[in-house]
Amino acid sequence: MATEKLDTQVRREQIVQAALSLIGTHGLRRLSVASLARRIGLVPSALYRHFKGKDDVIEAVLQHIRDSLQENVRTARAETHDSLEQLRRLLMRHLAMVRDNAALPRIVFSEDVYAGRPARRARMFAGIRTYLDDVAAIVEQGQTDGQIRPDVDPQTVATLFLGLIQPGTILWHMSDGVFDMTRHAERGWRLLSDTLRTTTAPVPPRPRPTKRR
Amino acid sequence: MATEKLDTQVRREQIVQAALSLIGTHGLRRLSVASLARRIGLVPSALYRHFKGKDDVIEAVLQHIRDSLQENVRTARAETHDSLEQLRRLLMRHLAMVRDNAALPRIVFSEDVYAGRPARRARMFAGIRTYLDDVAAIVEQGQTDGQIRPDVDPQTVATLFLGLIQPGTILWHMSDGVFDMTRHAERGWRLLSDTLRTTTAPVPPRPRPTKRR
DNA sequence: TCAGAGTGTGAACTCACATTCACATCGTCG
DNA sequence: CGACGATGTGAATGTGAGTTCACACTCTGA
Repeated sequence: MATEKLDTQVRREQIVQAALSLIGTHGLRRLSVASLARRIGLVPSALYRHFKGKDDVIEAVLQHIRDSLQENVRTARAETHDSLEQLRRLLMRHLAMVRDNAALPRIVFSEDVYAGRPARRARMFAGIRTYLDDVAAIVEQGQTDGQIRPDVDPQTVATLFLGLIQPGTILWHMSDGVFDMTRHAERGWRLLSDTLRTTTAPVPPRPRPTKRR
Repeated sequence: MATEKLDTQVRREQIVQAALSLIGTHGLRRLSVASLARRIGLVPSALYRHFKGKDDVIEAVLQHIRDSLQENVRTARAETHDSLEQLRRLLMRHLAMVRDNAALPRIVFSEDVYAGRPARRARMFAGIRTYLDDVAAIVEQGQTDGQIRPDVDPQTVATLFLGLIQPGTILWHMSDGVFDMTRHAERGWRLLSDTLRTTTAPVPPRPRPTKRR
């Protein structure tokens, strides 16, 4: 079988993508070296030309995820200077990312990935901390600008921000896509942003969320 | 090895508890029939006297979790008639449950548990929906009583309620217990309950959260 | 007392997988 | 052209784990 020979860099990317896709559809447990290799038209042993082993693949996947998170923050911050708008866009980006790749939360919160690998867990935790710190920084900026109430703890808001996303994505997963996580996030965001916004200051007459089901 | 013979009902409970404990410490992947049996002083094959197989054990564990969730709601609702107080107590109960048994979120959100078992996933999803519906019912009650703003969607609040819990527990896990999920939940709850409370009506002068880190 | 049901044991079986290794192919550089 | 490094192949190996089965022990009820 004369499979085309490709550069290791290309193969590594292919493999990471394949891993994400496979985990998204079948879960981590059924991610095998064989299925991975088959997906990109190789034989299992060929995979070892590009990765030390299955573990190494997972490591690369985790790195890819951390990079994506950072990338999202960068993009959202670049798009606008309005703090609340930055948060809203980050929220939507995050949702889109999860929607496009169902594997992400499954991997990050899998526990199997970290079992017996404290360093790996610590690295991922650090990645999430960084993400939360970035969100908190946006909140602080908003407080400096007078757009966000000064009496809320930015770190708390950052974790709540994650709370807008997580339950939604999980329900989305568990319902096989029936639960509308975007709608939930939008409603939650309206509530949260109304709470955060300074009632006195520079913002236009705030639109109150109306109840609709 | 003359191991004491115990009734199957007793053994089943022992096994479910052992599974929860083992998953809590080592993750799902390393939950083996062997480790399970060893934990309760049996030989692997003995387990098959009480369960059809490993899968059957997991099924029982999931049922146990669903029962616990319902139990929490019942207790919280019985303790007080104040809606917001019911929610706060439910929140604290939920946190305590997770703290006492780190396995719970790992199982519920594991994905491996559900891979290739849509019925099982659907059952768990239904359990969570019920929980959310219960929370929403408390919110509606609060709206009827005039304690909670009428313009918020109870279902949205219910999902946000979950959002108070989940990111915290995950950070708690990933940080090896360093992250203080209770403190986060308390702060988040202050923010959320302030938002929900009717500003006009029957509630005493509301305490505003102060910023401290 | 005896039979049978319930529970526990140890060995064997099977299977899925990750991993290794000797060999093949191909491109490139001296 | 010839050697070498990089990539791909197929077979073989080893291991962990779930499950099955024949047998042993114990208690209970007829």
